[in-house]
Amino acid sequence: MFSETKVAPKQDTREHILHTALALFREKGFDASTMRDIAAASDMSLGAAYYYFPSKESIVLAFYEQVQKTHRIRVQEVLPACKDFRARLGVLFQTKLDVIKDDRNLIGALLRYMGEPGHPLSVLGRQTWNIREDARELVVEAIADQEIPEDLRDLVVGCLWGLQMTSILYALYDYSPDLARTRRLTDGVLDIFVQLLGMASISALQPVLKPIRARLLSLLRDAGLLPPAPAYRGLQAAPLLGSH
Amino acid sequence: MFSETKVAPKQDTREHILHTALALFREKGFDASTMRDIAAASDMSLGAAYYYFPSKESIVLAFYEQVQKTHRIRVQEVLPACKDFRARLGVLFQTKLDVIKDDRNLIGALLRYMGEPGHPLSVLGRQTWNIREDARELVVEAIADQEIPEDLRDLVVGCLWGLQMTSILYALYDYSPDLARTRRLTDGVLDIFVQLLGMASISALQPVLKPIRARLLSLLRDAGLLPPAPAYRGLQAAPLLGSH
DNA sequence: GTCTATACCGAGATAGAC
DNA sequence: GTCTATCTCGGTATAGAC
Repeated sequence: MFSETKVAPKQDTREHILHTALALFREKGFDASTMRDIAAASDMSLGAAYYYFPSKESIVLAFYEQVQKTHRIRVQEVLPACKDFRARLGVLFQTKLDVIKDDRNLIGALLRYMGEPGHPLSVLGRQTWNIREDARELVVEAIADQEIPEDLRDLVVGCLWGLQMTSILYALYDYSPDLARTRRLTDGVLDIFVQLLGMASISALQPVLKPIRARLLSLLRDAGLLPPAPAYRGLQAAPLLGSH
Repeated sequence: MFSETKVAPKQDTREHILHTALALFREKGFDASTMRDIAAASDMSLGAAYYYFPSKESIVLAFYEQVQKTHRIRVQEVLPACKDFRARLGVLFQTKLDVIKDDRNLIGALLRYMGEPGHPLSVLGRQTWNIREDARELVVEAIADQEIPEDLRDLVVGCLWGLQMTSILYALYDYSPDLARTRRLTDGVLDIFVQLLGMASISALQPVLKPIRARLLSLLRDAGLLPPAPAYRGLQAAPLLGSH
């Protein structure tokens, strides 16, 4: 670590501020750390900090991007050696918990604008679409090898994405050491999920299940919660959770 | 309405401020309405407003309580005349949307502290347990008459509660007139939910389904997401989403 | 383009007088 | 219970150094 070096290369200044700010947030909490604190700890003036980050929340957005990037890297390190479907899902979910476990107060701050669609920092808004999409894509990669009825794929991906969000939310309220409680819940839910997915593929049940799946699929697609059907891709407009 | 009466009885001062504040929030939005605005519109000083509400967010909490109370009253007006299970669920969900539809920016503000377990205004925290519990109880009442396998009841209640939260969250991002899009999605999801619930009760499937239900149930109970099993009620400690 | 220094504003929140 | 005065802090603005 050479964060304190006085000749920090200029293009790394942003990284430097981000790094310092995250350390500060971890140490004192998000609200307790002021922009002046952050600037001071970065050995810079307030104006300089604002030169790189237009607001305190935008630092959290940078953190969000970093979390997603880290998650992707870690998952891609481990997944290739892991062939079992259930195990791959486990990697996906548990690694995410590893990545966020020491910065849960920041995740909390990140959720602050979730209820405000127009806000640039809404985790469900247009401006964060890339990050969500990357997370979704990671799910796609994790289940790519698995045999899944084609009409179930998008549904499974969406479902897993939702479960992962829920797992993170649960983790925020979990004070057990190393998130043991969240990990237990996550493992159990994944076990059941895999089992149900297996049942959904039993051919004797198809006559009953297929129409239900079709209805659910078109319902969620119309709602903008799943990508449009392949035939329509690129045509359909205005998903609810906006793509760029 | 006599909000503007100059001799407002003192015990109603709080109500008066609340009423004025909600009108302001609706008119100008939550962030754009300052405590100074609220105080002025209530014909009081800033300090007086803070005497009744320790923070701006606490006004939103009062709003939250009011929403729940209103929802309960409206639902209880309509439910007795409504016998069909699916229709009862429809009333429960659609009425909620009616109640919140004009105050979605306030619901958004309410979600601000959802990611901060310790915060008194967290919608999932200890301090708001009463409101959540009332909402849960309303679900219990709505499905009380329906024949449901006993070991499925808590699961169904929890599931519906979660669906309702999701429906509200979806509504925040829905700009279609009168929340048409949210209502369509909600109706579709409820249709499928009822159908699946019917399937889960088919006796031929019980040998397979029963153990899965049992596992899911104990998993969610251990996680504190469902109330403890009847035998243990009053014993078990520390649910994740704290009861008072 | 990168950064310092500094003054200033708005708004949430508090203290203490009455 | 109510008011006025005041504090803090996020954010903006500006002027200028290099």
